[in-house]
Amino acid sequence: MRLATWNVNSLRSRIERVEAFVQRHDVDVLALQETKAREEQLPLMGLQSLGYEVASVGYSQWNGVALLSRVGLEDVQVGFEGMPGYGDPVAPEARAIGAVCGGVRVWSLYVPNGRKPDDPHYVYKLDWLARLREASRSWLGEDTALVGDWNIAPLDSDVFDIEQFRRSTHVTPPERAAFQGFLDDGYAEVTREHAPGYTYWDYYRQRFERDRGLKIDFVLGSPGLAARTTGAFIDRDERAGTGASDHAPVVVDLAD
DNA sequence: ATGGTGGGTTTCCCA
Repeated sequence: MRLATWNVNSLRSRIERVEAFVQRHDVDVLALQETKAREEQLPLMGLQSLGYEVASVGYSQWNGVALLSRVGLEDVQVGFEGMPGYGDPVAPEARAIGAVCGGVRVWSLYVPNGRKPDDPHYVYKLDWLARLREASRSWLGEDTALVGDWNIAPLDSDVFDIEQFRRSTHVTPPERAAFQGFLDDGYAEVTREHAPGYTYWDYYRQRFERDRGLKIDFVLGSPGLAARTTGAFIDRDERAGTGASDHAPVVVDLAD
């Protein structure tokens, strides 16, 4: 089974790229983040005609998540136990959607950005991660994949210039501790060893052309899922050219 | 410290 995760930065503006991507790489399950659309806005007939079932949730113009699967899409859940997934009742947010696809429970996650370390959204980010961690402990016994845009760079080498991030989110000790917590519980990040390099590059200052990016998109697998991982890669080609998302897709192969 | 680009319900907000 081939599983991929991609922060598409608007599914409507990227639909042709998404359709080409799943065909080019023969993807079975694709987790999308920052779909930036409500379900009824999405033009997904093309994907459905390619054999994919679709589940999506989105409310605002800056988030939303989706799952595409051609190996079954069962027991769809929005949010996770203990955390509805709608963080702010004033500005509803959709940051987690999960389903059982081909026997694997896949969660497409869009971890809050946090904005600034002294911003309330930063506190919300840590709280959200703590609630996800609490819920995710009960999924360790199944083949579970927590995939998406974690908005955390676990290592200094995951940032093109760590000095520039001294006072920024994504690299603070509490965020890194939150990420490490999942590993302490028994999850394993399964892409890094196969797929070095960044997954996100800012649009401006030619960051991609100069390879000045961040590694913030990850696939965390339960022990059962991690044991099935045979390889992974980052599709940097998808970040190139006009009309690209600012994130590249991350692809993982799992043994049957 | 600032600004750069690209998405969205676009003359502002978000990443």
